[in-house]
Amino acid sequence: MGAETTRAHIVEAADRLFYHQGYGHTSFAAIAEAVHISRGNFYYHFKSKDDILRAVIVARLESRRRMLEQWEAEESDPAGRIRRFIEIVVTNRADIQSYGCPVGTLTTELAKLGHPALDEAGELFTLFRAWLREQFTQLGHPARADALAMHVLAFSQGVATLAHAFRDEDFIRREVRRMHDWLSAYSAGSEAAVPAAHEDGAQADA
Amino acid sequence: MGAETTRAHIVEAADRLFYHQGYGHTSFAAIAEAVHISRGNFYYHFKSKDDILRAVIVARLESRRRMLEQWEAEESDPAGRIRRFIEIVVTNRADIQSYGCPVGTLTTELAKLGHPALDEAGELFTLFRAWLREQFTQLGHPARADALAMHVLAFSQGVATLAHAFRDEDFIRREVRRMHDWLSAYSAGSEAAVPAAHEDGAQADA
DNA sequence: CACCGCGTAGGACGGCTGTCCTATTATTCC
DNA sequence: GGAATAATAGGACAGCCGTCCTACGCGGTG
Repeated sequence: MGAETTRAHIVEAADRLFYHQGYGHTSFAAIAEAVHISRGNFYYHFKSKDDILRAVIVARLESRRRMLEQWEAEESDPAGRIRRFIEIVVTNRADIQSYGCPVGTLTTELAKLGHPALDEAGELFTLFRAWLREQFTQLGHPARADALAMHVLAFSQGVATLAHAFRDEDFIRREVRRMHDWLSAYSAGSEAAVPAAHEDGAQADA
Repeated sequence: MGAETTRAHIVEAADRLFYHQGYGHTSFAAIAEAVHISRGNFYYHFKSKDDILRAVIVARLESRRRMLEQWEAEESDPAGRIRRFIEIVVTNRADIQSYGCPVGTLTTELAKLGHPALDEAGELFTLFRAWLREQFTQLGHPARADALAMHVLAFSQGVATLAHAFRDEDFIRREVRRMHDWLSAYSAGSEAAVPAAHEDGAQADA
C-alpha cells in the first residue's frame, strides 16, 4: 500500500476518534488498531502525536472549505447560504447529539490542555466566522456583518452543546426554526426591514 | 487538622483544577500539590478519582442552588431573576474567557470519556433548566416555559464557548444586550405582548 | 505514663502512554 | 535476479498514572 494512502487512513481514523473520544483520551494504540497497523509504524508517517493532530485539523479545514464552496455553488443568494449553515445542526443532529460539535469540543479541549495546536484549531472557527461575515455583507449589512456572524456561531455552539447534553432532537428543530425566523428579518432585502430594538426575539417556539 | 476540613480543601482544589485543566488531564499529584498533602493520603478521604469527581459535582450543585436561592431572595419578579441568569456570562466573563462554562465543558468532557458520572454532571444543567422553566411559568408562559428555558441555556452555552475561543468581551456584552431585548418581549406582563412570528430576532446589535 | 485511633506520609505496584530503535517484509529499478 | 529503497512490524524504554500498603506522628483518654 502506498504511504499516502496509509497516511490518509491514519488521519481519517484519528479524526473520527478525536471527535468521538477527545484528543487526550485517544491513544496511539487505539488509532493503530482502527487502521490495522502496528504502533511503531506510526512514526514513519508522523513524528509525534501533535503531528497527527495538526494533520487532522488541516483535513477538517479543507473539508469545511470544500463544504462552504459547494454551498456557494448551489445557493445563489447569501441568505440561502446562511440558512445552510443554520441547518448544519439538523443535518448532523445524530453526531451532534452523540459527540457535540467537532469544532467547539476540540477547541475547548485543546484550550484546557494548553496544547500548542490550539491556534490552528481556532482557525476552524475563524473560517466560519469570516465566511458568515462575507454572507451578511453581501446581504447588505456590512457594518453589522461580524456581529451577526458571531451570533450565528453562538447559536450553533449553544444548540450543539445542549443537544449533546440532553439528546433532544425537538430542541434542535425548535431553535433552528427560531433562527430562520430571526434571519428572515435581515434577508428581506433592505436595511429598513430590520425591526427596531424591543420588537425582536419572540415567536411561536413552543 | 480535621478530616472534614482537609476533605473540603481537596474538593475545592479539585473543583478549580477540573475547571481549569479538565478532569482527565488533572492528576492526583496535581491536586495533592495544590492542597499540600501527600498522594497516598488521598485514599483516606476518597476511595477513587471518580469519588472526588462526584464530590465536586455535589459541591457545584449546592453552590448553584445557593446562588439561585439568593436570586429569589433579592429579585422579586421572575423577569429580574432571568436577567440575573443572562448576566452570568458578563459577571463571570474573566473565567469564561479563560476556561469556558464550568457546566458545559465538564459535561462535554465526561460524555467523551464515557464516564459513569455523566448523569450526575447533567443534573447541573437540569437544575438550571428547571429553575428557568419555573421563572418563565411565573412570568405567564407556562406552555412555552421549558422551550424558553432551553433557549436561555443555549444562549449562555453559545456565548461561553465562543467567548472562550475568541476571548472577546465585547461579543459577550453584545449578546447579553440582545438577550435582554429578547426577554423584554416576554416580560411585558401579558401574553399578548409577545410579537408574532417573523417579527422577531433583530435589534441594534452592532 | 501507656495506649489507642485519627490523620498523614511516602514509597511500591502494575498498567498504560508516547517515543524510539531495530529487524523484517514488500516494492521498485537496473 | 539482485540490489536499493519503501513500508511495516514489534519490542524496549522511561515516565506518568491511579491505586494500594505500611509505617509514622500526634492528640486525647484511661
